[in-house]
Amino acid sequence: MLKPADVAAKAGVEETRLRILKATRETYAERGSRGTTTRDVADRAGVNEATLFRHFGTKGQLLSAMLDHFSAATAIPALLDEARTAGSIEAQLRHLGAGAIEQLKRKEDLIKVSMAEEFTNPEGSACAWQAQAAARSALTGYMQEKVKAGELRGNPEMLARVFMSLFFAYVMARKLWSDAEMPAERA
Amino acid sequence: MLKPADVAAKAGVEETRLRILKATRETYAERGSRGTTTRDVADRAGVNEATLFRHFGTKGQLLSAMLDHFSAATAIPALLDEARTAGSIEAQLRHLGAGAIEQLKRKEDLIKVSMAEEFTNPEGSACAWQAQAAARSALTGYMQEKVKAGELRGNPEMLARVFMSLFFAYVMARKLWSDAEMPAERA
DNA sequence: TAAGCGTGCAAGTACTCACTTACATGAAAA
DNA sequence: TTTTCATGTAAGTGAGTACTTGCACGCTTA
Repeated sequence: MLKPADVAAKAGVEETRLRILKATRETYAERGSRGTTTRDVADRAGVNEATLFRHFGTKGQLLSAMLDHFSAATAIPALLDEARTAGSIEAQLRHLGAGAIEQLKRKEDLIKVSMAEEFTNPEGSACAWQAQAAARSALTGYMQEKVKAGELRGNPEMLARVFMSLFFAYVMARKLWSDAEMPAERA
Repeated sequence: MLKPADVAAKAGVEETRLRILKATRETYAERGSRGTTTRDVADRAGVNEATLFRHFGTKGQLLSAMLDHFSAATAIPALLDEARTAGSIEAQLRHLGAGAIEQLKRKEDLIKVSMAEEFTNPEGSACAWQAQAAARSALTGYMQEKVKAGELRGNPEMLARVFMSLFFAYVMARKLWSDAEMPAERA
């Protein structure tokens, strides 16, 4: 009564779990953590509120689980390797930019809200930034190479920051000011 | 019993009103709109909760009044005039940057939270962005001059956006990544 | 002195929300 | 069949919160 049972059952179990996580993400993206009610999430997931608590214990744990689940590691390092083979430094940066935007878009909703939460309640949102930090350190390494090779100049750390800020601002700005620039300047 | 009475009384009245607005700003900056409780604000203002409602009616109106009160018009146009007399184009931009940071810092708390609120509940925070929009249109005008004069090149609107994004990101980043760059690059 | 007014104080109302409990159902495993 | 287990249902608890009410105090002004 141990393994085979669980395996078969787990298919359904895992599916409801995922439905709940997805519903949590959507609600959270729309309303933030304080605005997210367990009732809303449960309804949206087509699941009873009790079930939600059976799975995740508390609202806080639910949010953590959700952030954990959807903030899987970025593919920035891979993207960097890819870029390194892309020819001229300008082409490399352009490729990098396009890839970064691609990735940011996929997590746009979470990133925005996590940022918002950062200010109003710096509790659990920290984990959402680990990926970001990892990406920056990888990017700093890349910049360092380029500076050493004489292809760029300046402080590598600073270059990485400015570069990320630009694309970050780009994604943010799209919602804020309905912006529409393509990253073709400053390389 | 109309005018002289009010004038004298209003001194005290206006002062409690300001205390409440200030307390609202502080609480709002720390906790966001959903996290701000009228009880907290009242306590922080050293005022009874009932008094708060007598003054502002509802929590929503309190927040609006607060945003209104503290989002007074930016001094960007004046700053632009000042900059125009500042010599070289680089010196002008530098002056502009310093001034902009000065102003952003003064409203940093409100800007951050308003931005956060923008995503989770786009209700009243709109007014906080009017100042921002006005600043950008003034800046676009300035850029247009410079492009016509051949001192800069590119799309003026885009230049204005990028310029603002840079400083905006700078202020945001300070809190997010405890950044510390001075705007000395890219002019 | 008397009136008006801004405020404090204390209790209360109505509602929302996180979280619980006890029980029923239905499907798969033993 | 019998057991197990994930889930549904329904009701409820306790805390927090927006907002109200009624009364008393004290200050300013007439």
